[in-house]
Amino acid sequence: MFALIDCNNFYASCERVFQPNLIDKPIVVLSNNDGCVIARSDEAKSLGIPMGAPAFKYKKKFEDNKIEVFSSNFKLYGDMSNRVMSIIAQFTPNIEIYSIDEAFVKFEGFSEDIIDQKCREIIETVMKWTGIPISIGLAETKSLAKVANRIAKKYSNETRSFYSINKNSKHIKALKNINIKDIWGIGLKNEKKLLKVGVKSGFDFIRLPDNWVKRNMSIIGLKLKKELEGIPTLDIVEENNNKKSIATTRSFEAEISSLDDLIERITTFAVVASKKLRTQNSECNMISIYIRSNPFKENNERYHFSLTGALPFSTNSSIEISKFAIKLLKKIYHKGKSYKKAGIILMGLTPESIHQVSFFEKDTKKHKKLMESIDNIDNKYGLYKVRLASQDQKRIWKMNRQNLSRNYTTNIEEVLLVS
DNA sequence: TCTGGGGTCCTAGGACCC
DNA sequence: TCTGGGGTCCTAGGACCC
Repeated sequence: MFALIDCNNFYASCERVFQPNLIDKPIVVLSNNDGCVIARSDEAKSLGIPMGAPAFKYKKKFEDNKIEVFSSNFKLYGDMSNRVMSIIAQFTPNIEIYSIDEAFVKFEGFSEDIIDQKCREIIETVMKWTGIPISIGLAETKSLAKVANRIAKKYSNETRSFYSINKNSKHIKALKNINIKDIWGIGLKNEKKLLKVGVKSGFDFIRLPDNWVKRNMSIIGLKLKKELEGIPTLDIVEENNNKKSIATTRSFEAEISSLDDLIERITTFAVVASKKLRTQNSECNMISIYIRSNPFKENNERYHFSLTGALPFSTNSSIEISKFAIKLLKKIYHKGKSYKKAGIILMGLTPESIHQVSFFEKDTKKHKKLMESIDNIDNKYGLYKVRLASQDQKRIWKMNRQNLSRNYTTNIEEVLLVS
């Protein structure tokens, strides 16, 4: 059996742990830059605050309803996540951490009663040790466990936020009651495609012929169909800390149209991304960059220019990476247009330890030493004290975070005082 | 004035190879 | 008159997830 363990309203719950006076009160957590809503407590949901709501449009509603607003505090959420995951891992080693607030667990060789009991114990222990409420869905496949989790959440109360799809009748009922768009792996495009052929529920979906699904939704769609039928096609994915791509992307405070300004931003993004690369001891051999217009401006021409290029050799030097990124940028830059967001994505990541030497490679040993020194200075005196000349010397970027909570669990200066 | 950011996987088509 | 068949690798773009 597979279990999907999911923290309820995770970011909002993290804030609540340290401000228990907010229990039963509406809470929202905003994205970076206080842009839009990315987490809501149940109370905020029932006041009609949608996911992704732009904060500036809902300001009045927040005030009128006394909704507590938080800027995102990812340091806190990341630390709380680690705590929750390590508790779950004490119950079973067969765990896949799927996202910051979700984990799949596979139970093998246990009777159903034992599994049920373990799930309940996990819920209790996580609550007791961290204060985070979680829900568990249990079923024979990962996709069905996702469905079961939705049901658990929908009908949860203090003692019961657990649901098991363990009988054929429950299986059919669950699929009949779930909208096609709420199924894991069905996004906007697939929903439209499916509605066109009259598929509204999960049950309608599994009655489609396999070859139609394969043709229209690729192998991913077909695997999903099998999963929903109860035939496992997805297994627990072993933990791999090394990423396959590393991105640094940001919206600008105001639109930018000059090439020089874009060069400054892309250089800064490249420096930040290269540092992430060095932190995981990798190098990259491909770089992709993009610049795009503001999609929210009405009647605005929409454009998104991007370009990917292979580096002549693998590197994690901020200097090489930013130089190459600027080369790409110059090729996609269109004069006279304005841009609201840009990003750099490093790809083709390989371990630093097995560096493949290239015939055309320049001597990068100097860079290696230089980067080491820069990283050491950063560690000692704070981030980005030493910069490339093409970066803005005054700032990395501004982030608006008006309602940031404390780092209760990661900074000794900010722990709660109890009197 | 104001609308995150960071990932994964798959496919089609082009450019090669023998 | 008449021009095969089977591959690989790379890139751009699409779709999805949290």
